[in-house]
Amino acid sequence: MEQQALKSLKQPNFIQQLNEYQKEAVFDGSRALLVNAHVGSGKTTVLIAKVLYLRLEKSVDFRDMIVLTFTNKAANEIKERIKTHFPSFKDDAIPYVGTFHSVAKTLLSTVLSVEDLGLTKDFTIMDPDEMLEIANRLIIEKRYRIKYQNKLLTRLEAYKKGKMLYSNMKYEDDIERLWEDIAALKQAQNKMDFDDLIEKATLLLKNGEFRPKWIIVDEFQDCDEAQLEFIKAMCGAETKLFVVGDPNQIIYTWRGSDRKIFAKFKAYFNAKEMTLPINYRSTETILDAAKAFLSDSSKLEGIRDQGSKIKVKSHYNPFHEAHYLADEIKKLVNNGLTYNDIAILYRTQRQSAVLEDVLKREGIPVQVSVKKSLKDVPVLSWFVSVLKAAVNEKDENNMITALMHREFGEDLTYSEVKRLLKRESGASSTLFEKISGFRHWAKRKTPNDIGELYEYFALDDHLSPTSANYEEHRRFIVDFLKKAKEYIEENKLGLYEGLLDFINSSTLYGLSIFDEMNDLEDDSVKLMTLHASKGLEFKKVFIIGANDGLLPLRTKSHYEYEEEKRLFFVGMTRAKDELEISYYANPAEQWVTGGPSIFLSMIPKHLIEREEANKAEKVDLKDLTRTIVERMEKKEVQQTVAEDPVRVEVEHLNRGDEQKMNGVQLVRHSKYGEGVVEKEDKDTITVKFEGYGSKTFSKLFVRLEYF
DNA sequence: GTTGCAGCATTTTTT
DNA sequence: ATGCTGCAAC
Repeated sequence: MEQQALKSLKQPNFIQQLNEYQKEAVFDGSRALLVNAHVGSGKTTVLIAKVLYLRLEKSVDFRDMIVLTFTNKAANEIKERIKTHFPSFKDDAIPYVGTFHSVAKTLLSTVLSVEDLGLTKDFTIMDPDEMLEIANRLIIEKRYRIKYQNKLLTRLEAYKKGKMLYSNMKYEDDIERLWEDIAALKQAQNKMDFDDLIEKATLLLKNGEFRPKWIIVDEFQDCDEAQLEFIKAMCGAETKLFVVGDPNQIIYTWRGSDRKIFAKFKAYFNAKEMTLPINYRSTETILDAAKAFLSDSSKLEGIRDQGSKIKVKSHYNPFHEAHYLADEIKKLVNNGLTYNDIAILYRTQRQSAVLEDVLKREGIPVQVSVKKSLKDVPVLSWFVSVLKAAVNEKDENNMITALMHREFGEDLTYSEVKRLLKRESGASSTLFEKISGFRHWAKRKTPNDIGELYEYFALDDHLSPTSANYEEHRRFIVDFLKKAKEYIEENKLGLYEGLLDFINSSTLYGLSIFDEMNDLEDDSVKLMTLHASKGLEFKKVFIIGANDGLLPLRTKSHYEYEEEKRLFFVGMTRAKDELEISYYANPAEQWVTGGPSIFLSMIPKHLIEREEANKAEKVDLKDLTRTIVERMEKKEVQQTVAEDPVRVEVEHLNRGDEQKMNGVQLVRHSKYGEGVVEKEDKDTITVKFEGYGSKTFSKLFVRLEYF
């Protein structure tokens, strides 16, 4: 007993704070361990503890440890935690901690012989946008006939995976030839796409020498076949594996993650399986409700108090809901929560627009998580093309893009650039010369000279100092170069190698680099899709739009429906203290059913508290409208009139003001025809139609022609 | 070339 | 419901 106490005293901090299950996982030395980490059971904590334990207690060198994640965010979190224990570390000390793709990239550009594949170590990475650009150029050049061209990228991806999209097509198109051309072009231009990184690394690893002592994988449930092969290829006889994941949170099968990955892993490596059962995050009520969505919930245990009941609410439509949420958030913040404690989760991206608009106008700071990349800033998109072409002499595609660019490039035609590339006499371009000569120039420079790039490319000529956005554009480029410099220093590289590596990383990290360049609101309500919420937690969570056809989305198969359930499970379990779920009585989309989703009926009744507004379900539309209008009018007192979105909308609609002065306003409705306005207020308009009687519409959604 | 019809989706997205 | 697309018929 005493000895044990003594022993635990000697344990470092990161071990002491673990529970018994977690410790067992960390201390386990099996050849392969599969940790079945239930939701909120401290998965990342255990993974980081394992890494630190191996390094500090078992003296495993970081060069012998591969730590794989799926997102940059997770990778950075782990890197940061390691660095707090080793403050002198730069990124080059932990080269194999990263996403599957970035680790594969690192291996390919260092220890693996890409030369065997006919590429060189300074290959560049091609993102899907570039692939699409190349595909479109090929289609024009080779006069390919491609059906469903606006689904081209999806089709190419499907084709690559051997699954033919639209396989019911009567006549085949040129998709196969197009794909072969793209592959040839990648080879010729010394490029790899995201999938190539994993596949080619796998191929070379199999025959190579590189065998780490440990492979550690986070979020293993998101693993696809190719990534499992990558892991297998790295394994030597001495290699040990530690993977953590939760099969209840598989929400990416549509993107290729494999439902059977746990079983495959167990079978192949003869792995030992362990469970982390204790959820620290959510109240008992929330957990009990969430359990209704699991096929096997027997091992999931909570340790928290009962907590408050789950609120279920009905709203007339998303607009009214947004106003309700604004009120509710204000109340929550008055009662001591911060904006950061609150998240609103939804099924589809498009649901964010109304919320963002209304909440912002109500003065609530929000952060909408939408995928933004460098491509969304035209000047950076162009500049990245310039740099890509500059660091990769074979990169004709980005050379074309850079030179042809209307605003920032030289506005050349395709054939003009082609002539330049063939070095035909008569063709000349300053930017072409600068890009072509970059390698030579950069070899003589150091990372400190990175600012000189601006002068080297004569960027002022391209950004035109007289243009209105000159300052903004310049700022973007200067910031981008600053980021590049930081990256190069962090990785202790020379200017050319560093820039190449930075460009490749920014292709893989696009988003996070962009995020860092934008000042994000510190304290804000988070708006995101259910998918994006995975791994996060909030004190109060609103899940909105729980209507059949939206949540769950209309599914085609049993598997898809099961995934919708898991997605809902993920959403519910983001909540620590309070969960509120709402649905629409009048959803805008035709294929969405009004009224509560089947998911709401799956939650045990005693865990639910239905709000008053729910009564409106059975009340007729006019009554419902009236209650909403009353509520809105009450609120109007607090609002600044000029900023009221409804007011703006009304002003926009009231083009027939003059007639209204005379007391009669005629309108035309697409379905009911001509009618007379009987009553009109802030939100609604009542019109009497010939043959249909009076109809009341929400002004936001009805289209009326005034005359 | 134009037109009409049948069949289909309508969504999630890291790297 | 609506819009897109391929495809056949004209």
